[in-house]
Amino acid sequence: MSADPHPIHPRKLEIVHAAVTNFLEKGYHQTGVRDIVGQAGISLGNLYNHFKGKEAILVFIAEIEGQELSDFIDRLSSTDDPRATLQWFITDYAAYVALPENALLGVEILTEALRNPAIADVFGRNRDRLIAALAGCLTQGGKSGVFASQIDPRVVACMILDTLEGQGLRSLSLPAHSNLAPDAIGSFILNGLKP
Amino acid sequence: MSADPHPIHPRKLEIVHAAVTNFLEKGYHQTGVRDIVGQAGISLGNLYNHFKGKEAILVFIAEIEGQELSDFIDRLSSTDDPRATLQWFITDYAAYVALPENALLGVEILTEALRNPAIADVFGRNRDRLIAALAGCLTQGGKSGVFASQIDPRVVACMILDTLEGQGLRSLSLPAHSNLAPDAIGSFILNGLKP
Amino acid sequence: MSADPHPIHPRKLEIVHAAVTNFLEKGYHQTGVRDIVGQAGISLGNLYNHFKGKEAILVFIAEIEGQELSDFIDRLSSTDDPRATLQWFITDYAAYVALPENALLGVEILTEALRNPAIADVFGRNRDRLIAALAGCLTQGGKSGVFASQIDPRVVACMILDTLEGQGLRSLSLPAHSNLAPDAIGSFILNGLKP
Amino acid sequence: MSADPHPIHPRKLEIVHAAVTNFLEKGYHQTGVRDIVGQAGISLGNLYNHFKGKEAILVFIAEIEGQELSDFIDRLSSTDDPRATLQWFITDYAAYVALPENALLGVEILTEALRNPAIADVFGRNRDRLIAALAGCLTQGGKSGVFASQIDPRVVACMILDTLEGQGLRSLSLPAHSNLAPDAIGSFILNGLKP
DNA sequence: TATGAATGAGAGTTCATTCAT
DNA sequence: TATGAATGAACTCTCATTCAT
Repeated sequence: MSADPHPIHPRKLEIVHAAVTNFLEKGYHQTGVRDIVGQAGISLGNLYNHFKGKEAILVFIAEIEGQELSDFIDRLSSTDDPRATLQWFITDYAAYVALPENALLGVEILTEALRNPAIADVFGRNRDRLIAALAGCLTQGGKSGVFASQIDPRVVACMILDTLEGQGLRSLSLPAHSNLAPDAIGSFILNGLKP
Repeated sequence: MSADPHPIHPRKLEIVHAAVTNFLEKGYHQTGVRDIVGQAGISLGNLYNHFKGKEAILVFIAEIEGQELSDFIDRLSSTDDPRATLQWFITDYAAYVALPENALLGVEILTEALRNPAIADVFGRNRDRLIAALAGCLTQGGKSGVFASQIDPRVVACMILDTLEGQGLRSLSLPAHSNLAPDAIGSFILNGLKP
Repeated sequence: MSADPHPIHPRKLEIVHAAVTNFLEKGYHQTGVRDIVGQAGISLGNLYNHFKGKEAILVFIAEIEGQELSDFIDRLSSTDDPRATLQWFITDYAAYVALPENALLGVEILTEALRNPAIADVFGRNRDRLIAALAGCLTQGGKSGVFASQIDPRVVACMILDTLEGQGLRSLSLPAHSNLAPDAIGSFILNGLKP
Repeated sequence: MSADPHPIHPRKLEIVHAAVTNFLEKGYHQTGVRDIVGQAGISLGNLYNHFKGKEAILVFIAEIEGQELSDFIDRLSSTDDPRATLQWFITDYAAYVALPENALLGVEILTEALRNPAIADVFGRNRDRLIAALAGCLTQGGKSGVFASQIDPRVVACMILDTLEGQGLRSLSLPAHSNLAPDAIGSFILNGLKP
């Protein structure tokens, strides 16, 4: 563990924070760089001392999101009780993606990734890591007979993530319904995985 | 069945078609009205004879999407075999939302609905109708003992839609995985619904 | 002679006039599009209805300059008295390139042509036409024994143009000297061409 | 000959070299100070420890160009064979101004001099010195009967310089033609100067 | 001497919309 | 219905320069 040779300038984080606030409120394309620097309390030109451009800010945010996933990935990867780990993951990841800020930012990044290769790169890498970790947990559970093992674990992992993330997305437009049954999803999925 | 008192001007459909093409390729905000009229082969000003503005085109498209849902809704509503109907719905609706054009347009409309009340209105109405129809099918199946009935049917309906639509969305970035197991989703969901 | 199928919008000429005025006063790169539209009395956006961009205006101006050369080229091409024609050309072309507006615009276009292919294209074409016409006149004079004919006429044509245009350029910085001897150049060149 | 009391900081020359490289490639106005410091390998702020600003660099370059002219001026001024000296000057100065780096830098300085008094100052002084020296040589040749003497020597000097420099300029856009007849210019001019 | 963050005016261009024809 | 010129605010980004360290 050596000292970071490239410490992040505090101003850079202020810019990111201001950008996130604006992206959440107005969306990426509806946010102007002037909105960001105005909120960050810096001059327009100074933004370009810290980021190559507006797009680079979103890439940076996507990378930060990727780091937040690492907590989930780490725990999925090192388990000796796949069923309990999956239950925990469903509960906590559902809560994570249902946080409006995460859901909103996520969909901004996802839609931008659809046409912007720079964003797609980061976004795709993050997703692949999470899918692989979750599939690993399912495989482990399949081998030990806890889960049904006839289906490709990666496909199941995708479905689980789709369900959780889809629910997070939906919570943006129908906030009332989402918290009705926070654990319904878990029991539903675990039921579907019964051997 | 009477004749439509407000026949749609063919030019209007040409505009919509041009708009859809552009929205799919570049996204709603990245598409300019000049792109649309250019592709439609009409003049800039003439667009405003058919639509109040750019937003109105997206609203119109969202309404068309809603009509396409009616086929699904109708069949979900009038069934005497909930299990077979659900199986059909999962297969066909999964295929529908996995068509790139539907998935892409859907996410464009969804993200716009997040901040644009006019779009949110149409989008929310469409979704509510589908959820209600699917929940009705589940309720019917619950009463006749085909499905587990302990969970709120609306919540289950949401989860099913989330899973299917989430998979459609994912197919945009990972097209390879999506068609690996088209029926895996169905068996997974039906398994989860076992009483 | 058919009617022009693409009549030039009067506004386009107003823009060009405003642009020329500004380019003369401040130079091409020192002139902003806002300067141009301000002087032309039109809105900023409207400029882009008539020109693709700032560069296109300079290309258009270069093309107009090319048309003005046609008068010289025509007369050089159709002569039966090469000596008198050359004398006329020297006098009149020297006067033409010594007009500050022509000299200034010319150097703006020339320097821009050095690095801008779009400008270089038009500029190079114009120059080639003039060189060819002048060389043709010299060739004709060489055949009839009026001029020395041992040197490549194109090289001589270049030298003559260099001298005249160089003098025009110089008149910009040293206006006092240029009109001292307007005919000195002519006699100098004709002397040099003696067989 | 005493030691220079103000030795030039080596960093200053590095900056000038980087600036020249950029001015040649992109032109003065198209070159940013960031381009210069980047190429020079120094920091942005440090440039201002050596030069008052961007303009001061161009002034400095113009002054260096002036020093290079001194070789020509010295030899023109101290001759006892005006014809041979003129012949040498035409050959060598033509070669000097035809070097792309000299021609390009020269036109950059000239065009900037048209509107920038600080540059015009240095540029005009240099030119005046060269004109005076060349005119002196012509006067001397006129008195001794080697050259025609009826024309103002300064005007002839200007014409000669125009021709040579104009040819240098032209060589930038038509490099093929220029080296066809390197001595044609000399014989042409000397022919024109015959008494 | 050296650094690079900070400034804010200004760059060229695009935007959705209006309106006279 | 159809046209495209006209509008001006908004867009992202670059500019030469200053200044605290």
